Amino acid sequence: MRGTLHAIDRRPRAIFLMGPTASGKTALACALAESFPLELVSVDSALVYRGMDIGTAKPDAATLARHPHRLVDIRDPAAPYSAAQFREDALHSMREIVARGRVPALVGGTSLYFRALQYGLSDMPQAEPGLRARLASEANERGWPALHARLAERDPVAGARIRPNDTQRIQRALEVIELTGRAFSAQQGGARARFPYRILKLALVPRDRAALRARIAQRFDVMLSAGFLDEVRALHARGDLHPDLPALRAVGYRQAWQHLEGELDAREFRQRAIFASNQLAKRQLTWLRSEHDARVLDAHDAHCASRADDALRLFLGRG
RNA sequence: GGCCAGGUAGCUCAGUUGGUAGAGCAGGGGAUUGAAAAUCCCCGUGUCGGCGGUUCGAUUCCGUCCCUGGCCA
Repeated sequence: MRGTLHAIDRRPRAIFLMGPTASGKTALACALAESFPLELVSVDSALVYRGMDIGTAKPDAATLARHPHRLVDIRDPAAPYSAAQFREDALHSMREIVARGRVPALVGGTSLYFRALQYGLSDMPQAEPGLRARLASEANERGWPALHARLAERDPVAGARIRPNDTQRIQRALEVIELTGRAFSAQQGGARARFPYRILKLALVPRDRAALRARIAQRFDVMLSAGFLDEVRALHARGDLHPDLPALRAVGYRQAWQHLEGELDAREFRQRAIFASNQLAKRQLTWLRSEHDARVLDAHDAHCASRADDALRLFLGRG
Protein backbone atom coordinates (compact mmCIF):
# COMPACT_ATOMS: atom_id res chain seq x y z
CA MET A 1 0.00 0.00 0.00
CA ARG A 2 1.96 2.91 1.36
CA GLY A 3 4.78 3.91 -0.91
CA THR A 4 4.09 1.25 -3.48
CA LEU A 5 2.78 1.67 -6.94
CA HIS A 6 -0.18 -0.34 -7.83
CA ALA A 7 -1.76 -0.71 -11.22
CA ILE A 8 -5.04 1.02 -11.78
CA ASP A 9 -7.84 -1.47 -11.83
CA ARG A 10 -9.56 -0.80 -15.09
CA ARG A 11 -12.13 -3.53 -14.79
CA PRO A 12 -15.71 -2.32 -14.87
CA ARG A 13 -17.51 -2.22 -11.55
CA ALA A 14 -20.29 -4.52 -10.46
CA ILE A 15 -22.32 -4.95 -7.31
CA PHE A 16 -23.17 -8.22 -5.59
CA LEU A 17 -26.11 -8.06 -3.21
CA MET A 18 -26.47 -11.35 -1.37
CA GLY A 19 -28.79 -12.44 1.40
CA PRO A 20 -31.05 -15.21 2.60
CA THR A 21 -34.67 -15.54 1.64
CA ALA A 22 -36.96 -12.91 3.14
CA SER A 23 -34.09 -10.60 4.07
CA GLY A 24 -35.30 -7.72 1.91
CA LYS A 25 -32.87 -7.99 -1.02
CA THR A 26 -35.34 -6.97 -3.69
CA ALA A 27 -36.53 -3.89 -1.83
CA LEU A 28 -32.98 -2.77 -1.14
CA ALA A 29 -31.88 -3.39 -4.72
CA CYS A 30 -34.77 -1.38 -6.09
CA ALA A 31 -34.09 1.44 -3.68
CA LEU A 32 -30.44 1.56 -4.73
CA ALA A 33 -31.44 1.47 -8.38
CA GLU A 34 -33.31 4.72 -7.77
CA SER A 35 -30.12 6.53 -6.80
CA PHE A 36 -27.45 4.83 -8.88
CA PRO A 37 -27.17 3.82 -12.55
CA LEU A 38 -27.74 0.16 -11.80
CA GLU A 39 -29.29 -2.62 -13.82
CA LEU A 40 -30.40 -5.63 -11.89
CA VAL A 41 -29.51 -9.24 -12.58
CA SER A 42 -31.27 -11.91 -10.55
CA VAL A 43 -29.10 -14.59 -8.98
CA ASP A 44 -31.79 -17.03 -8.06
CA SER A 45 -32.33 -20.60 -9.14
CA ALA A 46 -36.11 -20.41 -8.72
CA LEU A 47 -36.91 -17.00 -10.18
CA VAL A 48 -35.79 -18.26 -13.57
CA TYR A 49 -38.99 -20.28 -13.93
CA ARG A 50 -42.05 -18.86 -15.62
CA GLY A 51 -45.37 -19.40 -13.89
CA MET A 52 -43.70 -19.67 -10.50
CA ASP A 53 -44.31 -16.22 -9.13
CA ILE A 54 -46.09 -16.21 -5.81
CA GLY A 55 -44.22 -19.05 -4.13
CA THR A 56 -40.83 -17.75 -5.19
CA ALA A 57 -41.60 -14.23 -3.93
CA LYS A 58 -40.79 -12.98 -7.40
CA PRO A 59 -40.95 -9.18 -7.64
CA ASP A 60 -44.39 -8.21 -8.89
CA ALA A 61 -45.15 -6.86 -12.35
CA ALA A 62 -45.07 -3.23 -11.28
CA THR A 63 -41.69 -3.66 -9.64
CA LEU A 64 -40.31 -5.52 -12.63
CA ALA A 65 -41.62 -2.83 -14.94
CA ARG A 66 -39.86 -0.11 -13.01
CA HIS A 67 -36.77 -2.15 -12.22
CA PRO A 68 -36.29 -4.86 -14.83
CA HIS A 69 -34.48 -7.93 -13.48
CA ARG A 70 -32.53 -9.99 -15.93
CA LEU A 71 -32.60 -13.78 -15.67
CA VAL A 72 -36.14 -13.88 -14.34
CA ASP A 73 -38.74 -15.92 -16.25
CA ILE A 74 -36.24 -17.38 -18.68
CA ARG A 75 -37.15 -21.04 -18.30
CA ASP A 76 -40.17 -23.26 -18.45
CA PRO A 77 -40.50 -25.30 -15.24
CA ALA A 78 -40.03 -28.47 -17.27
CA ALA A 79 -36.56 -27.35 -18.38
CA PRO A 80 -33.82 -27.58 -15.77
CA TYR A 81 -31.46 -24.66 -15.34
CA SER A 82 -27.93 -24.91 -14.00
CA ALA A 83 -25.10 -23.03 -12.36
CA ALA A 84 -23.07 -23.22 -15.55
CA GLN A 85 -25.89 -21.84 -17.65
CA PHE A 86 -26.36 -19.11 -15.09
CA ARG A 87 -22.71 -18.12 -15.29
CA GLU A 88 -22.91 -17.82 -19.03
CA ASP A 89 -26.18 -15.87 -18.94
CA ALA A 90 -24.98 -13.58 -16.17
CA LEU A 91 -21.69 -12.75 -17.88
CA HIS A 92 -23.59 -12.00 -21.05
CA SER A 93 -26.01 -9.71 -19.20
CA MET A 94 -23.17 -7.97 -17.43
CA ARG A 95 -21.39 -7.23 -20.69
CA GLU A 96 -24.55 -5.73 -22.12
CA ILE A 97 -25.15 -3.59 -19.09
CA VAL A 98 -21.62 -2.27 -19.07
CA ALA A 99 -21.83 -1.57 -22.79
CA ARG A 100 -24.78 0.65 -22.02
CA GLY A 101 -22.71 2.56 -19.54
CA ARG A 102 -24.46 1.19 -16.50
CA VAL A 103 -23.44 -0.89 -13.52
CA PRO A 104 -24.59 -4.48 -13.17
CA ALA A 105 -26.07 -5.29 -9.76
CA LEU A 106 -26.36 -9.01 -9.13
CA VAL A 107 -29.03 -9.65 -6.56
CA GLY A 108 -30.07 -12.95 -5.09
CA GLY A 109 -29.71 -15.78 -2.66
CA THR A 110 -28.25 -18.62 -4.69
CA SER A 111 -24.70 -18.72 -3.42
CA LEU A 112 -23.55 -21.44 -5.74
CA TYR A 113 -24.45 -19.19 -8.65
CA PHE A 114 -22.52 -16.29 -7.18
CA ARG A 115 -19.55 -18.56 -6.69
CA ALA A 116 -19.78 -20.05 -10.16
CA LEU A 117 -19.97 -16.57 -11.60
CA GLN A 118 -17.03 -15.11 -9.74
CA TYR A 119 -14.68 -18.08 -9.65
CA GLY A 120 -15.85 -20.09 -12.61
CA LEU A 121 -16.53 -23.77 -12.95
CA SER A 122 -14.16 -26.48 -14.03
CA ASP A 123 -14.32 -27.56 -17.60
CA MET A 124 -16.61 -30.53 -17.39
CA PRO A 125 -19.46 -31.86 -19.48
CA GLN A 126 -22.94 -30.68 -18.74
CA ALA A 127 -25.71 -32.90 -17.47
CA GLU A 128 -26.90 -35.59 -19.80
CA PRO A 129 -30.48 -36.57 -18.97
CA GLY A 130 -30.30 -39.96 -20.67
CA LEU A 131 -27.24 -40.99 -18.73
CA ARG A 132 -28.73 -39.71 -15.48
CA ALA A 133 -31.86 -41.73 -16.09
CA ARG A 134 -29.77 -44.81 -16.72
CA LEU A 135 -27.81 -44.29 -13.50
CA ALA A 136 -31.02 -43.71 -11.57
CA SER A 137 -32.63 -46.89 -12.80
CA GLU A 138 -29.46 -48.79 -12.05
CA ALA A 139 -29.57 -47.37 -8.52
CA ASN A 140 -33.15 -48.51 -8.32
CA GLU A 141 -32.21 -52.07 -9.12
CA ARG A 142 -28.87 -52.47 -7.38
CA GLY A 143 -29.05 -49.74 -4.77
CA TRP A 144 -26.96 -46.62 -4.36
CA PRO A 145 -24.29 -48.40 -2.29
CA ALA A 146 -23.38 -50.32 -5.43
CA LEU A 147 -22.96 -47.10 -7.39
CA HIS A 148 -20.96 -45.53 -4.59
CA ALA A 149 -18.73 -48.58 -4.60
CA ARG A 150 -18.19 -48.18 -8.32
CA LEU A 151 -17.35 -44.52 -7.84
CA ALA A 152 -14.84 -45.41 -5.13
CA GLU A 153 -13.23 -47.88 -7.48
CA ARG A 154 -13.07 -45.62 -10.51
CA ASP A 155 -12.21 -42.46 -8.57
CA PRO A 156 -10.99 -43.17 -5.03
CA VAL A 157 -10.63 -39.50 -4.19
CA ALA A 158 -14.21 -38.70 -5.10
CA GLY A 159 -15.35 -41.94 -3.50
CA ALA A 160 -13.83 -40.86 -0.22
CA ARG A 161 -15.07 -37.32 -0.45
CA ILE A 162 -18.65 -38.01 -1.50
CA ARG A 163 -20.80 -39.63 1.18
CA PRO A 164 -22.51 -42.93 0.35
CA ASN A 165 -25.89 -41.29 0.95
CA ASP A 166 -25.24 -38.29 -1.23
CA THR A 167 -26.93 -39.82 -4.24
CA GLN A 168 -27.01 -36.64 -6.22
CA ARG A 169 -23.26 -36.15 -6.12
CA ILE A 170 -22.59 -39.84 -6.73
CA GLN A 171 -24.72 -39.61 -9.82
CA ARG A 172 -22.99 -36.49 -11.10
CA ALA A 173 -19.51 -37.88 -10.48
CA LEU A 174 -20.32 -41.11 -12.30
CA GLU A 175 -21.85 -39.11 -15.11
CA VAL A 176 -18.66 -37.09 -15.60
CA ILE A 177 -16.51 -40.20 -15.37
CA GLU A 178 -18.54 -41.99 -18.02
CA LEU A 179 -18.65 -38.99 -20.30
CA THR A 180 -14.95 -38.18 -20.09
CA GLY A 181 -13.32 -41.46 -19.18
CA ARG A 182 -11.39 -39.58 -16.52
CA ALA A 183 -11.67 -39.25 -12.76
CA PHE A 184 -14.19 -36.68 -11.60
CA SER A 185 -11.96 -35.40 -8.82
CA ALA A 186 -9.09 -34.82 -11.25
CA GLN A 187 -11.22 -32.42 -13.24
CA GLN A 188 -12.32 -30.25 -10.34
CA GLY A 189 -10.34 -27.21 -9.26
CA GLY A 190 -7.51 -26.03 -11.43
CA ALA A 191 -6.64 -22.59 -12.69
CA ARG A 192 -9.38 -20.07 -12.77
CA ALA A 193 -9.40 -16.86 -14.73
CA ARG A 194 -9.54 -13.57 -12.92
CA PHE A 195 -13.07 -12.25 -12.69
CA PRO A 196 -13.35 -9.40 -15.20
CA TYR A 197 -15.19 -7.05 -12.82
CA ARG A 198 -14.34 -5.10 -9.71
CA ILE A 199 -17.00 -6.00 -7.26
CA LEU A 200 -18.56 -4.52 -4.19
CA LYS A 201 -20.12 -7.35 -2.20
CA LEU A 202 -22.92 -6.55 0.15
CA ALA A 203 -24.33 -9.28 2.38
CA LEU A 204 -27.75 -8.60 3.86
CA VAL A 205 -27.78 -10.61 7.05
CA PRO A 206 -30.71 -10.54 9.48
CA ARG A 207 -29.33 -10.17 12.99
CA ASP A 208 -32.13 -12.07 14.65
CA ARG A 209 -32.87 -15.55 13.39
CA ALA A 210 -36.14 -15.85 15.26
CA ALA A 211 -37.33 -12.63 13.65
CA LEU A 212 -36.35 -13.97 10.25
CA ARG A 213 -38.37 -17.11 10.90
CA ALA A 214 -41.35 -15.03 11.95
CA ARG A 215 -41.06 -13.03 8.79
CA ILE A 216 -40.85 -16.17 6.69
CA ALA A 217 -44.02 -17.58 8.26
CA GLN A 218 -45.85 -14.32 7.84
CA ARG A 219 -44.76 -14.03 4.24
CA PHE A 220 -45.91 -17.57 3.54
CA ASP A 221 -49.39 -16.79 4.80
CA VAL A 222 -49.47 -13.77 2.53
CA MET A 223 -48.50 -16.06 -0.35
CA LEU A 224 -51.33 -18.40 0.52
CA SER A 225 -53.89 -15.64 0.51
CA ALA A 226 -52.44 -14.32 -2.73
CA GLY A 227 -53.33 -17.60 -4.43
CA PHE A 228 -50.18 -19.65 -4.14
CA LEU A 229 -52.12 -22.90 -4.26
CA ASP A 230 -53.93 -21.85 -7.43
CA GLU A 231 -50.58 -21.16 -8.99
CA VAL A 232 -49.38 -24.65 -8.15
CA ARG A 233 -52.71 -26.14 -9.27
CA ALA A 234 -52.12 -24.61 -12.67
CA LEU A 235 -48.69 -26.22 -12.87
CA HIS A 236 -50.15 -29.50 -11.66
CA ALA A 237 -52.91 -29.34 -14.26
CA ARG A 238 -50.42 -29.15 -17.11
CA GLY A 239 -49.83 -32.83 -16.72
CA ASP A 240 -46.27 -32.81 -18.06
CA LEU A 241 -44.59 -31.75 -14.81
CA HIS A 242 -43.49 -34.03 -12.02
CA PRO A 243 -42.10 -33.53 -8.54
CA ASP A 244 -38.57 -34.64 -9.43
CA LEU A 245 -38.05 -31.63 -11.65
CA PRO A 246 -35.67 -29.07 -10.12
CA ALA A 247 -38.34 -26.40 -10.45
CA LEU A 248 -40.84 -28.40 -8.42
CA ARG A 249 -38.35 -29.23 -5.72
CA ALA A 250 -38.30 -25.57 -4.83
CA VAL A 251 -39.28 -24.63 -1.32
CA GLY A 252 -43.04 -24.43 -0.97
CA TYR A 253 -43.76 -25.95 -4.38
CA ARG A 254 -42.68 -29.40 -3.35
CA GLN A 255 -44.97 -29.30 -0.30
CA ALA A 256 -47.83 -27.74 -2.27
CA TRP A 257 -47.53 -30.51 -4.83
CA GLN A 258 -47.73 -33.12 -2.08
CA HIS A 259 -50.78 -31.35 -0.70
CA LEU A 260 -52.49 -31.38 -4.08
CA GLU A 261 -51.70 -35.08 -4.42
CA GLY A 262 -53.34 -35.67 -1.07
CA GLU A 263 -50.14 -36.62 0.73
CA LEU A 264 -50.27 -33.68 3.14
CA ASP A 265 -53.25 -31.98 4.71
CA ALA A 266 -53.49 -28.20 4.63
CA ARG A 267 -51.97 -27.73 8.05
CA GLU A 268 -49.02 -29.99 7.40
CA PHE A 269 -48.45 -28.42 4.02
CA ARG A 270 -48.18 -24.95 5.54
CA GLN A 271 -46.04 -26.15 8.40
CA ARG A 272 -43.59 -28.05 6.23
CA ALA A 273 -43.33 -25.32 3.65
CA ILE A 274 -42.38 -22.86 6.36
CA PHE A 275 -39.87 -25.27 7.89
CA ALA A 276 -38.30 -25.80 4.48
CA SER A 277 -38.00 -22.06 4.07
CA ASN A 278 -36.36 -21.65 7.47
CA GLN A 279 -33.90 -24.38 6.58
CA LEU A 280 -33.13 -22.75 3.27
CA ALA A 281 -32.38 -19.47 5.04
CA LYS A 282 -30.06 -21.29 7.41
CA ARG A 283 -28.10 -22.86 4.56
CA GLN A 284 -27.90 -19.52 2.81
CA LEU A 285 -26.48 -17.97 5.96
CA THR A 286 -23.87 -20.71 6.16
CA TRP A 287 -22.71 -19.76 2.67
CA LEU A 288 -22.65 -16.08 3.56
CA ARG A 289 -20.37 -16.65 6.53
CA SER A 290 -17.65 -17.74 4.15
CA GLU A 291 -17.89 -14.52 2.12
CA HIS A 292 -15.06 -12.83 3.92
CA ASP A 293 -14.78 -9.99 1.46
CA ALA A 294 -18.42 -9.02 1.78
CA ARG A 295 -19.59 -5.94 3.58
CA VAL A 296 -22.20 -7.20 6.02
CA LEU A 297 -25.35 -5.16 6.48
CA ASP A 298 -27.82 -5.96 9.22
CA ALA A 299 -31.12 -6.46 7.49
CA HIS A 300 -32.97 -5.36 10.61
CA ASP A 301 -31.03 -2.17 11.07
CA ALA A 302 -33.05 0.94 10.30
CA HIS A 303 -29.96 2.47 8.74
CA CYS A 304 -29.31 -0.51 6.51
CA ALA A 305 -30.41 1.23 3.33
CA SER A 306 -28.36 4.34 3.96
CA ARG A 307 -25.31 2.24 4.81
CA ALA A 308 -25.71 0.48 1.49
CA ASP A 309 -26.13 3.84 -0.15
CA ASP A 310 -22.90 5.10 1.36
CA ALA A 311 -21.04 1.98 0.30
CA LEU A 312 -22.19 2.36 -3.28
CA ARG A 313 -21.39 6.05 -3.37
CA LEU A 314 -17.84 5.28 -2.30
CA PHE A 315 -17.43 2.35 -4.64
CA LEU A 316 -18.87 4.07 -7.68
CA GLY A 317 -16.95 7.21 -6.92
CA ARG A 318 -19.63 9.76 -7.40
CA GLY A 319 -22.61 11.24 -5.62
C1' G B 1 -68.98 -35.11 41.09
C1' G B 2 -67.74 -40.58 39.47
C1' C B 3 -64.97 -43.82 36.21
C1' C B 4 -61.11 -44.46 32.54
C1' A B 5 -56.70 -42.84 29.91
C1' G B 6 -52.76 -39.60 29.92
C1' G B 7 -49.05 -35.82 32.03
C1' U B 8 -41.17 -37.63 29.86
C1' A B 9 -36.53 -32.50 25.16
C1' G B 10 -39.73 -26.52 21.83
C1' C B 11 -43.70 -30.40 19.47
C1' U B 12 -45.46 -35.75 18.84
C1' C B 13 -44.29 -39.80 21.51
C1' A B 14 -41.12 -44.38 23.08
C1' G B 15 -38.79 -46.31 27.43
C1' U B 16 -36.77 -47.67 32.23
C1' U B 17 -39.13 -55.98 35.29
C1' G B 18 -36.40 -49.49 40.56
C1' G B 19 -29.66 -47.87 39.27
C1' U B 20 -31.75 -40.23 37.01
C1' A B 21 -33.82 -41.59 29.64
C1' G B 22 -34.19 -41.79 23.60
C1' A B 23 -36.50 -41.49 18.52
C1' G B 24 -38.96 -38.51 14.76
C1' C B 25 -40.00 -33.51 13.82
C1' A B 26 -38.39 -28.55 15.03
C1' G B 27 -33.89 -25.92 16.10
C1' G B 28 -28.27 -25.13 15.74
C1' G B 29 -23.41 -25.90 13.16
C1' G B 30 -20.98 -27.54 8.67
C1' A B 31 -20.12 -29.21 3.54
C1' U B 32 -21.25 -27.39 -1.16
C1' U B 33 -18.03 -27.19 -9.12
C1' G B 34 -23.65 -28.15 -14.82
C1' A B 35 -30.49 -30.33 -10.02
C1' A B 36 -28.19 -25.87 -5.44
C1' A B 37 -35.02 -23.09 -3.03
C1' A B 38 -31.03 -29.32 -4.51
C1' U B 39 -28.19 -33.05 -1.90
C1' C B 40 -25.48 -34.62 2.29
C1' C B 41 -22.76 -34.73 7.33
C1' C B 42 -22.56 -33.58 12.71
C1' C B 43 -25.13 -31.85 17.40
C1' G B 44 -30.24 -34.43 22.43
C1' U B 45 -29.44 -32.89 30.73
C1' G B 46 -34.63 -32.77 30.19
C1' U B 47 -37.05 -30.32 38.32
C1' C B 48 -39.39 -37.81 33.35
C1' G B 49 -46.63 -32.72 36.48
C1' G B 50 -46.25 -31.11 42.31
C1' C B 51 -45.68 -32.92 47.28
C1' G B 52 -45.09 -36.93 50.50
C1' G B 53 -44.02 -42.36 51.44
C1' U B 54 -41.39 -47.22 50.68
C1' U B 55 -36.15 -48.07 49.26
C1' C B 56 -29.11 -47.90 49.72
C1' G B 57 -31.38 -45.57 45.40
C1' A B 58 -37.85 -43.47 42.54
C1' U B 59 -38.91 -40.80 36.37
C1' U B 60 -40.24 -46.12 37.31
C1' C B 61 -43.75 -48.82 43.10
C1' C B 62 -47.56 -46.65 46.78
C1' G B 63 -50.51 -42.37 48.57
C1' U B 64 -52.24 -37.66 47.65
C1' C B 65 -52.96 -33.20 45.03
C1' C B 66 -52.97 -30.44 40.36
C1' C B 67 -53.70 -30.37 34.99
C1' U B 68 -55.54 -32.39 30.09
C1' G B 69 -58.73 -35.60 27.15
C1' G B 70 -62.79 -39.19 26.87
C1' C B 71 -67.07 -41.59 28.89
C1' C B 72 -70.97 -41.44 32.71
C1' A B 73 -73.86 -38.29 35.76
